[in-house]
Amino acid sequence: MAKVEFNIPCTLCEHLKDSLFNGLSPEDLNKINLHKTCISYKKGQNIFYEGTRPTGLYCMNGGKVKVYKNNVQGKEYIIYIAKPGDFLGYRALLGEEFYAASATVLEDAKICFITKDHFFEVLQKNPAFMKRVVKSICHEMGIMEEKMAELAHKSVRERLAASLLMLKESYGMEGEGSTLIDIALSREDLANIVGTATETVIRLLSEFKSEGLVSFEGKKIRVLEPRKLAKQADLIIG
Amino acid sequence: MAKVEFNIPCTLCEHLKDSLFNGLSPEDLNKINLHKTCISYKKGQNIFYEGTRPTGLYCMNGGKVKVYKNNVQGKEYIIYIAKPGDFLGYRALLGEEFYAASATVLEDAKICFITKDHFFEVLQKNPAFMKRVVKSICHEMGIMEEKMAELAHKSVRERLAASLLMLKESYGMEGEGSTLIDIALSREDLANIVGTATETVIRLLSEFKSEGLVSFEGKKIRVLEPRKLAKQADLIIG
DNA sequence: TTTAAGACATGACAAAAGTCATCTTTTTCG
DNA sequence: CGAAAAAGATGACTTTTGTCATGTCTTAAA
Repeated sequence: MAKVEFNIPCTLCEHLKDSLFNGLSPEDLNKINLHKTCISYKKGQNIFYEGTRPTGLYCMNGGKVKVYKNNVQGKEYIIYIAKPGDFLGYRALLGEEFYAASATVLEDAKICFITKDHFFEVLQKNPAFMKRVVKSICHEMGIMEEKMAELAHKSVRERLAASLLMLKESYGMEGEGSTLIDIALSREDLANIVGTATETVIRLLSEFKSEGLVSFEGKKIRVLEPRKLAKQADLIIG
Repeated sequence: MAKVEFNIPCTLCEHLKDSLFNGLSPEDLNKINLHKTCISYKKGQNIFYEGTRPTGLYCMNGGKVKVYKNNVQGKEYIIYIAKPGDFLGYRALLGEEFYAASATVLEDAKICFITKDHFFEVLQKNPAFMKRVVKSICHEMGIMEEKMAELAHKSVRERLAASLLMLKESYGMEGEGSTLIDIALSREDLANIVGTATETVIRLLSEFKSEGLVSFEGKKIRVLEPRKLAKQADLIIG
């Protein structure tokens, strides 16, 4: 489980186009490049823990990472699954607080790290970059508001359907109408995304399967009937 | 239900100290002051609706406003209760999106409005102000992450206890150890904060009352035993 | 390849919470 | 003031969901 370093110049990063760094001047990009450390992580490795102090920003270059909170009883809720191009840990960094969540690798990942000082330097010199960051954060907040309202008043069945559709949208495999959810999620992880017990997810998933809404391909789930699933999620009335 | 205008210079506003505007130069404060419109709202009046486009920033000068989302079935979830000094609608404004929630007056309110352009002008000229806004937004996000995790895995009883403690902290009456929750909340509103049915809140509240954890004073609730309530909320182990 | 650990699956049961109906109390407004 | 509406309260019942036990299947490591 040793961390392995790698190095790809930011200007050549294939995920730059999906990142908030996109639009930065070559000079700023080079400044970040010069001060970044890039590390390969294996599945199961931890990136940061809730309650610790952030020292910089993580930028995903490959793989998948879950960001989650554990409650007193040890129950986990997955807030977000980070994919290449995503920033990680920027909320605590910009809020100047301790991490409110932990991050662990779901699929072998490559992650770059920029220290707080260098990131803030670039941030403060680029009002346009700052504006993009703020806009992105506010967009995230809107998604969180939506999720809270769902958790408050929707059934587990509805939430599972909604989660599957969200996963399809955000992590759908290229091509094939991107119907395959390209994350090897365990039933337990899926339960911790939906906010329910593992057994409940298992039961509902097999219901969805026998109703022809989804199919299982190895460890992955394919959404066969997005519209019917949307009805199950009560997103559309039909 | 007519809207009544009032006017108080920002520099003399008694809530400036609680506001993100605190720390702004007198010139910038005056710029905002010159371009603001201040209106009195009655209980039940709407400030903005989900799905509409924000045109500026609201700043609370008096009263209480609930910010909430309605789902397809008409069920409401209250995201936040704004009090004097708070900004309202800044998330959609900075995210350049439509409002994701609605806002309605809970207790007769006085609210000032600054157009988007004037707010952005002040924001962009003041990196320190921008930094405070970003910090505040990130802090809010941390609270939302906490609430999502609670909604996902805590019982209604635990969430009600946690909500009462939160309300005591945020809206506690001055003096008296600030044990009185100074909002005239209906049982229905409280249910929509906790994310449950009105009847369930009524039942649990009378349980808390008979257990001596809370008492009712008119339309308001007094927290008698915060530590015992914290145990009910599973915040402390005992 | 074998074995152990972890993931997945299913049944039985209990507990939590929602819904509906009804009634009382309080508030609002003509 | 007095009627109507809204809010609060309570009981009965149903549904949903969580928990525990147990068994099978898959995967990874020795």
